[in-house]
Amino acid sequence: MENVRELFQVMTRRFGLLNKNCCSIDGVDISLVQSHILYEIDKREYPSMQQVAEVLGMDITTFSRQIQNLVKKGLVKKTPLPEDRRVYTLSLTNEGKFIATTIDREIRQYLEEVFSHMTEFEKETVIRSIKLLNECMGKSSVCCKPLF
Amino acid sequence: MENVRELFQVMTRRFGLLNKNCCSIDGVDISLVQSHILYEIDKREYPSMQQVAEVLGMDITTFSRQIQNLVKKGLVKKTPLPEDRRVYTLSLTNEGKFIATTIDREIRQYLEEVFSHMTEFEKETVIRSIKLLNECMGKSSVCCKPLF
DNA sequence: AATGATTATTTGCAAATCGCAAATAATATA
DNA sequence: TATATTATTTGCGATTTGCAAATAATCATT
Repeated sequence: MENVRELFQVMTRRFGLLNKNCCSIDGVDISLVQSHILYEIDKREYPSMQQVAEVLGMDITTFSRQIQNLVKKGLVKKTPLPEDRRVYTLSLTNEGKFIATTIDREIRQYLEEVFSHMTEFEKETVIRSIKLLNECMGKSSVCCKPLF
Repeated sequence: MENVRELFQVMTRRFGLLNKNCCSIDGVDISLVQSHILYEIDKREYPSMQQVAEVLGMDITTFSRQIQNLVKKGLVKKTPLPEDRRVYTLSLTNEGKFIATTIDREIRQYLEEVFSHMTEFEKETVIRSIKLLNECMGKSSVCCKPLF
């Protein structure tokens, strides 16, 4: 049987490097964590600080400061929630959306290229496998549950 | 069709969190990068600094300092290579091996638990899928090749 | 063998990141 | 109204990062 952990380690490290390399867009440089933050904000509808920080497994204080940086860069907007003014709601500015979209396109292109080395059947099998894996990871009681 | 990038993002983030949570063993705390370094040294036969740094996509100077920390902690040994004394050869001490092994066991246990939510057939399909994916990522010309 | 070019690793340094503890500000509860 | 709880921010010190430059060993050329 395969060394499963090794397979995971290589795969996730490769994907991590890809993300890292995709962080320089049009003269705007953002860090890897900032890229993840933009991604999560883009994906959700006006999430709160806590929500995003938790999904990313980041300490809320570190997250708070990263958001401050992204606001300074003009990529993220913070809006107080009217019905509970303790919470701030996050959204992307147009520039932030542009950056997030560009990163997304690059990563998808890479994945397409990777899949181009497979048959259509293999590709579908792989994608279904990852989906199943995510579902089962979500069911696991051991670790890292919040994420989705 | 599924949002493939999203699937990858969730999966790799979960696995990343798992690694992060596995870094405290028996009173010895190591950081996530340090855990990756131990893993790679353990996997190889007396690799050089450069080799490991490159595989991990780390700046060599950052890597050098991390190795110094691990040596101070008594987890890693640096030996100059007799035939070329510029290069240092890395290996784990007994304590380092113990830490690496313990981390490995924990991660494997988690993965086993995840797979326990699948049929044997699904499990094998998923593992074969990840293997295929790694092979195709290795073939890709776009990004992140060195890794393996 | 002497010189300069190349290679592996380390240090100086300044910036970025991190996370705990404490502060602030708003809401919920009694 | 007083108190507890919750979301976010700030103080602070420790750690991590990566570029440029230093060091140290080997290689290439003469």
